[in-house]
Amino acid sequence: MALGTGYSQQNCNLARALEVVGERWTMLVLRDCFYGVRRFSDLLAHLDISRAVLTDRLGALVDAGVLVRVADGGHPEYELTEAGKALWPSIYALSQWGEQYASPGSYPGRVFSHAECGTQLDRFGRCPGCGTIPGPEDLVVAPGPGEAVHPRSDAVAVALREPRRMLTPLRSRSEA
Amino acid sequence: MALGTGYSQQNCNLARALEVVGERWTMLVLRDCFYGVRRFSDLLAHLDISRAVLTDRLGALVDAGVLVRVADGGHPEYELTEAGKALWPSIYALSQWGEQYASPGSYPGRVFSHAECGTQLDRFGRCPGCGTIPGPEDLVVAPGPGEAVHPRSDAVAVALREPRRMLTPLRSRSEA
DNA sequence: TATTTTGGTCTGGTGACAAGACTGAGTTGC
DNA sequence: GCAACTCAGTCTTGTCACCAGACCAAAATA
Repeated sequence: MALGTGYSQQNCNLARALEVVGERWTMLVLRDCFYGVRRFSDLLAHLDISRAVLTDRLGALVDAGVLVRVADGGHPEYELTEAGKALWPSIYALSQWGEQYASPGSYPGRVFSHAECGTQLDRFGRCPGCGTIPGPEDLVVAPGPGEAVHPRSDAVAVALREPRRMLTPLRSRSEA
Repeated sequence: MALGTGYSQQNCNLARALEVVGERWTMLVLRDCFYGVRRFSDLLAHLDISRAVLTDRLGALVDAGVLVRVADGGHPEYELTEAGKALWPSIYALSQWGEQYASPGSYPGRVFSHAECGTQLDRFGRCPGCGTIPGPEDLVVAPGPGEAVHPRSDAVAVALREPRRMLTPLRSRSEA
């Protein structure tokens, strides 16, 4: 997507956003980052993505300033930057659309709640309790009624079987 | 994107949404539909997209129930369905992110206002006046302060040089 | 120190995309 | 009513991205 012949000549914010996050897999990588995934191998196992493509996407996201690669000595970790966290509304909106218009049973696979008050978000990402639109750091993801038909066994899928505060690392550097 | 080897096995709403709208150009086609573009040739001229790809995208969107192809006798037109209109929050969110984090001058290229009260939307799509989140049919698009540096001369670009109620056809069937 | 895990790179085959020629139906001018 | 033109595609060819899987070096573990 990111090539010169792309839609960059379009003087359009949407086109520029898509240059960064519009490629295949990119959004799913970012979604996992919001869930707390930070390691190459965890993304690889959870997404069933090719190594080369994952390498490429992570590199592009780092170049774009959406992720930072942290590697002081040990294995590198990828963390969302402010710009990355600002993508949450886009991911949430797409996810909600997918649930409403592109899902078979249309039972939510995951639900998001405002951590402070425990209220479940509406489809616009608003907390009906507070009336605010909480950022991803204030949310809890939990499995919904339409949970996985074919449960996966990778580390990420397992961790997501119970409610989790978003953006908390799946494994912390210390225990890794 | 829509192939069997895609990410459909992911029991994930985001993945399913991306199966429909995640391909290159798809989002930009839809954005133009929100602006009132309905004709193949207008999309072609405004997006600088290959004919074959545009044909493919429109077909896929029709198959997915996001657009309908209306062609009683005359040239066909493509209109957003309810499912299509429901994609507006996703497009708006991406567009806002692009403006804030992926744009050079970061002056908004276009601004969106609530038609009823004329108030400009915030970055979450809320009307600060009413406190509501208006649907696309209640919005007006207007050129913003960071307008095109290299103005385009195709019909769509010209029409968008002045404020327009969203979803109103660029050219009506009668005058076409 | 030996073994395994992790985070990549490299290669070959396949599918998607860009650019442009071509075509047949719909529309317009006369 | 006919010719010219527009419109909405299809088809072809070359290039590029993606996938699967082999391979490899550094880090972690036993």
